Amino acid sequence: MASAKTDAFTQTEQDLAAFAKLLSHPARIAILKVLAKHNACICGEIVEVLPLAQSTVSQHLKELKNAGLIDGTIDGPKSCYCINWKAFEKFNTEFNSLFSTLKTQNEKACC
Amino acid sequence: MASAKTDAFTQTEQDLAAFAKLLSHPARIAILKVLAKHNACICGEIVEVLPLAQSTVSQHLKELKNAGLIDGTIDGPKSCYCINWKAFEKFNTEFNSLFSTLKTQNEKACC
DNA sequence: AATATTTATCGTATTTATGCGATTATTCGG
DNA sequence: CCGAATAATCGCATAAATACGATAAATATT
Repeated sequence: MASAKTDAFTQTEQDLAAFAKLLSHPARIAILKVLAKHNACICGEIVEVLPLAQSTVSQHLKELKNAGLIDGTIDGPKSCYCINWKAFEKFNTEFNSLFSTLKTQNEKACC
Repeated sequence: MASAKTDAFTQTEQDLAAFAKLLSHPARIAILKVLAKHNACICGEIVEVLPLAQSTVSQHLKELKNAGLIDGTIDGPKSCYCINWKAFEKFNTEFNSLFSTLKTQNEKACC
């Protein structure tokens, strides 16, 4: 029954929701911060910084990668991740757009 | 085992994640849009607009309200909801802050 | 008072998310 | 070639989210 009737909503709404879902876990926000800070690709460093098991971090990275928010390349036995700034900018813009849209009706009396 | 180790993360990270979670479902984004458009409080109108059952919509409204993103007052047999612009602005600011923070390290080479 | 309207809540079913240990796969160093 | 290191995947357990019908509660209408 919990089959998320996503089809009934706008594509933009679905995109925004998907992006928001990426940010809906502190670990993924923290991962993005680490990636942004070191900018250069990290891998096991993230595991050391975060209070999560390696497999769990890897899973979060996979989600971020599948959504296209980060890129990952293999570098020897290590894995290299970095933020996909193009995708990031796209989401950022869409978010700002949503916020702007909502705020256009601000300030009116209510209830 | 899936007990979300939120304690290990920053308060800001948790706040952002909680806000993002609110936006992580198309229905809630759609609800916010409706509230912003009509600005004045709505109630059953949302149910008519959305492809969801009344109980489901009510549940989403409850989540938004619990998080403080919307206010709700009882108006006779109806219920009045509207966006809490103060809370909204706070989250918007925090989001922009996160985006800015991440972007400060943009443009560098990677992988 | 009786009924209709509106919304919240409850109970339940199902899907998804989260987390970790164990294992596998890949690559580097010797 | 063998062991160490690194990361991905698998399997499983548990928690959270989503959805809806049914019911309850409150108020308006007649």
